[in-house]
Order: sequence, then C-alpha cells, then structure tokens
Amino acid sequence: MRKILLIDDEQRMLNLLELFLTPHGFACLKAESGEKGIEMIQSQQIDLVILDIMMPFMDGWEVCEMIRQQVNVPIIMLTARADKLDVVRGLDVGADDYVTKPFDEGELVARVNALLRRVHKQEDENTTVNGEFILSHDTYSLKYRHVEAYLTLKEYSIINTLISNPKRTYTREQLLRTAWDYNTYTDIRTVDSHIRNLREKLKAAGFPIEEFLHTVWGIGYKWG
Amino acid sequence: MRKILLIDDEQRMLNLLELFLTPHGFACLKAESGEKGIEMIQSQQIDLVILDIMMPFMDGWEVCEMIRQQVNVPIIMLTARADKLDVVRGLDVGADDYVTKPFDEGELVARVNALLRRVHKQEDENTTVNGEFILSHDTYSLKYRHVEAYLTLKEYSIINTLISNPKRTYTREQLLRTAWDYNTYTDIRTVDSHIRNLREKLKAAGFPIEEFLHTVWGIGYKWG
DNA sequence: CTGGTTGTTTAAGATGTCGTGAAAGCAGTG
DNA sequence: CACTGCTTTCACGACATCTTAAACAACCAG
Repeated sequence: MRKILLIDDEQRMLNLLELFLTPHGFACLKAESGEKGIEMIQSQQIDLVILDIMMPFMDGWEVCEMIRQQVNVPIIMLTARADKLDVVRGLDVGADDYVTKPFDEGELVARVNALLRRVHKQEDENTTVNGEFILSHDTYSLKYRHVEAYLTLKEYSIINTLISNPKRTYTREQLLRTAWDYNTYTDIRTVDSHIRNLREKLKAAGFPIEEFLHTVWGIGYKWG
Repeated sequence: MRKILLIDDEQRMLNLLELFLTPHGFACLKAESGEKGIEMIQSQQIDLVILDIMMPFMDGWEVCEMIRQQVNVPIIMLTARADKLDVVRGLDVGADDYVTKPFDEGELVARVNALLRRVHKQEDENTTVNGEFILSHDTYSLKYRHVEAYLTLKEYSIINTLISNPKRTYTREQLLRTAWDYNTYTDIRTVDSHIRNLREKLKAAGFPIEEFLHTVWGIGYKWG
C-alpha cells in the first residue's frame, strides 16, 4: 500500500484529499505545516507528497526545496491558480506535477497514479545499465541478458548503491552507511568480502563483471 | 553550448522555435519527423528535445516513448490545447514538461532553462568547471571535451587545488598542506613527481595540458 | 661563459591498500 | 539441535601508488 503525505495548513483540505485518495487504496498521512511534514518524511518511508503552495511560515516552495535536499520522493504541488510562473518556479525547486484548485477526485487520482507509475518506471530504468544489466528490487536479483543471479541482502545493497550512480566512486565508508545500520560497528573490510562474493557469484553466472565492477585504488569501488 | 533537438512536421514551427532559442545561446537541430529525430538522437549528443504531439505517421507520444527507451534526455512536449489528459499521458510516457501553443519566447526559454537546470543540477554540484575542463569529485576524474581521465588520490588533490583558483600560483608547500595530512613530513619534491605523472597521464589522454598546467619558476605551479 | 639555483626525469625502495583464503560468528530452517 | 547459507573478521602476500634520492637539464645573474 502506497503512503501519501499531505501537507496543507487547512484542515478542510487535508480531509478532502484523504477522502479522495483512501478509496483508491492509498494510505494518507496528514501534516498541517511544512515543518511537521519534513519531520514525517525523515521518520518514515513516504511514496508521494502532495504539498500546498500557500501556507503561513514556510511556503510550499521552501518545503519542496528542503524535501528535495533530503530524499527523492515525488512531489505534487497544489496551487490556487494555474500561473505559468508558478509552474516554472516549481520545476526549479524540483516539483514533479501540479494540481490546480478546485480539482475533482478523478483528476487527482489520475495524476497521483501517473506520477507513481512514472517514478517506478524510471526506477526500473535506473537499474538498467548499458541496457544489459537489470537489478530487480523485488527479487533481489541481477539479470544480464535474461540470465538471472540471485543476490544476498548485502550484495544487493552494495550493488544497488553502485549501479544507481554509474561511474561514481563510493568509499567503503559510504557503502557501509547505505547498506548497514548507522550505529553498527562493522569492519570496513567487510565490504571487500561482499565485493569479492559478488564478483565470484556473477562471474560464475557468466556476467562480464570485471568490465563493470571496478576497484578504485585508494578510494573504494565503482560501477561502470 | 547546449544542443536542442526540435521535432515537428511543420517547417514554420521549426523555424519559430529556432528563432526563439538561438538568441539565448542554444544550438538548434531540426527534424521534420519522429523517425528523423530518433536517428539524430542516436547519432549525436543532444541536451534537450522539444517534441510536437500532433504529427503524421508517428505521433509525439510514440516518439517520446521510443526516445525514452534509448536515452534519458529531457523532453518538452508541444501541445495545441492544455488538456489535462494530455498531461497525464505525457507523464506516463516520460515527458518532462509541456508548452501549449501559442507560446511566447519568454515562456519557452524559461521552461527550457528550468528543465536543463533541474537535470544538470546534480552534475554541477559535484564538479568544478574551468572552460572545457570538468573535474568530477564523485569519480575523481578530469574531463576535457567529453574525454575522461581517471586520477589517483594525490593527482586529484593537487589538480583540485590548482583548478579551483585558476591563475593563482601555489607553492609546493601549499600543495602539500592541502593534499597531505598536516603532520606528515613528506619530501617537497614529491609534488614534482605527481605533477609529472599528471602531465604524462593527461597528455596521453590527448589533453592540451601544457597550455594549462604551468610551472612558475622559483615559486611553484599554477593552472591557467 | 660559468657557477649556483631550480625544475625535470628516472628508477628503485617504502608504504599502504587490495584480494584471497580460511575460519568463526550468526540466523534461519526443518 | 544439527544443518545451511549469510555475514563478519583477520592475516598474509601481491602489487599500485607514493616517496625519496640522485642524475640530468634548464634557467638566471654576473
């Protein structure tokens, strides 16, 4: 079930949005200020944000920008008028779509669905490198030309980080941070072990892995 | 200079778009059909696509979808009416933004710029640019006209210092301080060795490095 | 031209990092 | 509780990078 965070200072609007969305199988979380919304984003996994532009204290632009600095969640902005300048500014701070008030249930749900579809589609595309590799988040497996290799949790985490940003070198530190809990004190060289296992496993599956999973001497590892 | 590919079956519209964009420093390429547009995308580096929806043979939706299967270039769609269904469908096939006809120069340019900024934001944040040279802090590499040379840690540190302040001459002393730990007593001549390695490596990659990485006799080294 | 100073090149030695193998620690399963 | 597979740790040798030293070339002043 997808979780949608609603941010609006008007209680009425929060209720309306929830009324529209819940029947279509979305779980709604409500925040009546930008600050609270940002807190909620930090504390839990949100699939999509609907954000009002006109709010006291922090307006929608600021909230949008702050969210973007932290996570890459899709954002739909609520605006009173369909102003072109608004749209341009929204693109600039990283909004993904707009809904102008007043809106009906059909339009809202259509846009939410479209955006979720787009994001998840892109996600699938993002894990496709060189058109030949596909990392599947459902099955924790890496495919190369329809040959599938199943990965363990850590192997998956590591390669997910690396493959999401090809060419970028990650330090062992950084890989630890993304694949392990924050306060666990695991040996830094554990990363090496998993890299080793990955190489072995993928080579055994017949992948040309040595061309993609590289060691960057003195720094860490990279994909591509 | 950013290259924009315009795809529209009407010659008039192609010319109008070009007329609007060229004064703002964009290089325009024109294709009067989806097929030709896709060909051009395959054959060269395009920064952004402007795509008409209403076209004979292949319409904008199809073209958009096909482009997306190949490259991740940002796409702006041109639509006759501001239909909400169009927008939703566009999001679905992977368009990034819309412009409705008729449009004026200001709006078009604003949207193009906004989209380019959004796309290149990430890239720009982690790089230092000097003319045609791009030093990437994620990949520890130096690019010159799309040719990439990977650097070792020390090489990277040194060139990072130099390129961040072009024209400024750094003494070996200063370079040591920025690239090495404070309390390490390394020979001052080590800097020379790394400079040498840099020159060799970058020359081998075909960079005109002798025009940029200069020795300042009696003092040290400088970039530019 | 000459001697002293500074920069470059070369090559060999020191350092530190990486890959490997082996084994212990865990966690889940039947 | 034994079995299995995943995760973590550790130590050794190999080797890329970094450092040092020394020979050599370029530069400058007088």
